[in-house]
Amino acid sequence: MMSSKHDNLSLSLGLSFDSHYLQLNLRPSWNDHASSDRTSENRTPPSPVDCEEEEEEAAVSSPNSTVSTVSGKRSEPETNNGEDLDGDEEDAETSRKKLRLTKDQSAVLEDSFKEHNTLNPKQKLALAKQLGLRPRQVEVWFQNRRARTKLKQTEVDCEFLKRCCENLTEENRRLQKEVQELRALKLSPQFYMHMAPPTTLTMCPSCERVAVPSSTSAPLNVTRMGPAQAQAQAQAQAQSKALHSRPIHVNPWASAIPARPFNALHPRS
DNA sequence: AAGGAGACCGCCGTTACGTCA
DNA sequence: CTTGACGTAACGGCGGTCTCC
Repeated sequence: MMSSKHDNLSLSLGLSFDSHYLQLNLRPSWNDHASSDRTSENRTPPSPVDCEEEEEEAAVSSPNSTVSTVSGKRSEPETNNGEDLDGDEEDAETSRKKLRLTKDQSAVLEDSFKEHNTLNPKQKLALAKQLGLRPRQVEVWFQNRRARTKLKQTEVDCEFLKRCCENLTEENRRLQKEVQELRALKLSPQFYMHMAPPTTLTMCPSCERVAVPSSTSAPLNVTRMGPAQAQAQAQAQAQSKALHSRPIHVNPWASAIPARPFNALHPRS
């Protein structure tokens, strides 16, 4: 089926991070493309095509018809729209003459593209007839338009990935710092002596940080420890609480990166 | 049912042309 | 007037899909 190809187009590089990504589609910014109305003011609209009839008939007969030449790819001399070439007959014979679409033609094509970025043969023919172009020209325009969209999307994706990379780098820096803090905490004798055994550590379900069970161990320990020890414990708890209350950075890669066991105390072991 | 042939279509990379600074 | 940059229409090639035989 062809629909799979269409999907690939619109979601090229679509890594499905989250909903934000999907909002980066380009449609709005595309219409103000500079060249679209750059030079077309003085252009005369092209005349209807002389040789159009054959192609239309062949194509209309059946999309699957073996006689169809609608895709008439290549090697048809571009002799239509010759009126705006102002009498370059000899050139028109040999070289391919490139048509510049008028402002109106571009607008209609653009509108049509907004509705669907591919055309079935019927739509193609209708559009061609409406614009006074050959179906092949409409087809080529849509191909090029899809290519431009994809290119633009790739640029946006690139920018997005760049920002992701920057965010991850920053996150990594932050986590490294956190590791250092935890290491320092671990090496502190008071903290080490009164730290709960690892088996009692609980994982915060929301942020997946290791939580110090304050409600259970703190009251007991406070009664047994001296003032200095209690102060160290309180400090440790405050630090842990500070870590917990730290704003969580939403990581757009979270869904894309497979969860791996992470030992904060031995990140490089 | 399997598979080869032909038609069709979309994408990619490129070329050639039109326009502007 | 010339020239280089840029945008884009048009092309050739290729691969995928579908239909027919």
